[in-house]
Amino acid sequence: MKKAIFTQRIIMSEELKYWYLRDHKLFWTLSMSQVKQLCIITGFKKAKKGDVIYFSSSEVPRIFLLKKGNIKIVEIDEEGNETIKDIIQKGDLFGELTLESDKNSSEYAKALTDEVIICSFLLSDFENLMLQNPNLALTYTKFVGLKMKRIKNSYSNLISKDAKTRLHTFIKEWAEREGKFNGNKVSIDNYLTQADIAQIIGTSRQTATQLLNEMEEKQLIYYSRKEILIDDVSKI
Amino acid sequence: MKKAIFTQRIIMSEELKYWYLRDHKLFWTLSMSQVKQLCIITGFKKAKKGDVIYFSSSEVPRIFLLKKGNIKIVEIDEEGNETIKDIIQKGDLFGELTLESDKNSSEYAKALTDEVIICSFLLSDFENLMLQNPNLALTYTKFVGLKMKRIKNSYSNLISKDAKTRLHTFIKEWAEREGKFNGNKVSIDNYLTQADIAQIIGTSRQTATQLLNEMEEKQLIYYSRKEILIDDVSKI
DNA sequence: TTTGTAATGTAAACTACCCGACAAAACAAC
DNA sequence: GTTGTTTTGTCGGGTAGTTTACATTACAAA
Repeated sequence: MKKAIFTQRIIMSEELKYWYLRDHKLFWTLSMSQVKQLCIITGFKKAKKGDVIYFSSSEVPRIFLLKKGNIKIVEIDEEGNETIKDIIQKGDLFGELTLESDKNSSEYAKALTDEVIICSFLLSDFENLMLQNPNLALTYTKFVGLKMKRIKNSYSNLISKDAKTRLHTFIKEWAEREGKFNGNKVSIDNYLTQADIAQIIGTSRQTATQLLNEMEEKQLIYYSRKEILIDDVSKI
Repeated sequence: MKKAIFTQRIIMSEELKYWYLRDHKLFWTLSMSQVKQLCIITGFKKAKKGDVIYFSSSEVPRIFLLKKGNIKIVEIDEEGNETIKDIIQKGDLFGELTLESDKNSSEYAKALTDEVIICSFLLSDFENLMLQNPNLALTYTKFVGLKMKRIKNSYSNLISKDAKTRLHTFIKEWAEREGKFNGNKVSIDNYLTQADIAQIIGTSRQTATQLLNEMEEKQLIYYSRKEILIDDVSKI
C-alpha cells in the first residue's frame, strides 16, 4: 500500500520564486519588495503521484500554496483509518488557516496528480505582512470565508441526502469547478480513484463503484481512470 | 409548529452600545472613536426562545455578533425540510463571514435560549475599519480560521463515524466548549431538544433518543431538558 | 512479454439506521 | 386543577449501505 516517500526541494532563482507567488490573486495587492520579503524564506516542493508530503509539526508553522496539481489532506486515527479532510486544488491555500499551529494532529498530504508543486512561507512572515498590508488581510479573509461556505454546503449535503444524491452533487460540483465545458458536455480530468470518491462522499468503495456504473448505464457519464465525460450536466 | 415572529429593536444610548461592542475580544484593539464609528449604525435585537430572526437579504449586508444566548441557523429547502447549518454561541460572529453577501439563500436564525441579544453592524463599515486597523483584520482572520477548523472536524467526523460515535464526539465537544467543569464531572446547560441534537449529528430523532438513553443506562450521562450531567468526560 | 500491483467489478450476508405509528411524560397556559 | 402542545420513549418492518470475499481488468515496471 505505502509507497516510498519522496519529495524534492527545488533550487530556484529569486526572480522565479517571485513570479510564482505574484501569480496568485491573493498577492496582487502586494508590492515587489513585499512579495520578496515572503520569498526569502519560501520553500518549494515538488512531488509525484502517490507521494506523501508531511507538514512536520515540529517545524515552524507554515502556510502552503498549491501551485500545480491536486493533493488530498488525510488524517489517520489510532486504528489506521484514513479520513479525507480536504481536497486541495491548484491555487488553493492550505495548512494553518487558523493562523494558529495545532500540534497534536496526525495529518499529511498525498499527491493525487503526477506533477505537484507546493510553495510555502512562514506563518509569522505572513502575519507581519498582513499587519503592513490590511488589503491582504481582507482578501485573505474572503478566501477563507469562501472556502468555508463551500465546506458548509457539502456538509449539509452530506448529512441529509443518500449516497446516490451525494455522488451526483459531487460530480456536478467537480465538473463546475474543474471541468472543460463544451456546450452541455463536460470532461473532467480524473485524478481520483473510485475509492477516493467514495471517501469524499462518505460511502464504501463498493457502493461508489455500483453507483458510478449505474450512471454509466444510464448514459449520464462515461468513467475511466483518466477522465470523466459528462454527456449533459443538467441531467445530473 | 410555527410561532409568532417577534423581534424587538432596542433603543440604546451610544455609551451602552459602545460597551456591548467593546466587550468582545475582537474589538479590544480598537480605539474609542473607531468603535463608535461602527456603533452609529449598529442595531441591537432582542429575542425570546423559539423566536425566528430573519436577516432579510434585501437589506444591506451585515455582520452579526451574538452577545447573549444561543441560536441556530437553519436552512429550508423546497420541501420544507429544516437543516441545521450552525449553532451560534455567545460571543460568536455570524452572517456573511465571507465578506460577500449571498442573495439566494433561505436561511434564518431561531433562538434556542430565552434571552438572546444580537448586535449587528454594516459589512462595509467593518471592512473599512479593517483597512484602517490591520490588527483587527488579523484577529478577525483568526476567528474565521478557527471556526473553519471546527466545521472541518465535525465534517470528517460525520462522514466516517457511526451515529453512536458522532453523538459521543458531539457531547464531548459541547462539554468542552460550554460545560461547567468540576474535576471530571461536567454540567452542560441544555438548550437543545433531542430532535435538535439528532439534526446536528445527522441522524433521526428516534435513534438519537435511543442512544442518549443507552448512555444514561451506562451511567455515562444524566439527561434532562434543562441540563446534561456528565459523570466522567474522559469515559465518553 | 511477463509479472506484480493497484483499481475496478460483482455478489451474498448482515446490520445500522430510517420511518411510521403511537404512548407517555413534561411543561406551559388558562 | 384541566387542557393543549411539545418533547421524549418504544416498537417493528423495511432497506440502503457495509462488510467480506473473490474475480477481473488496467497499467507500469522489469
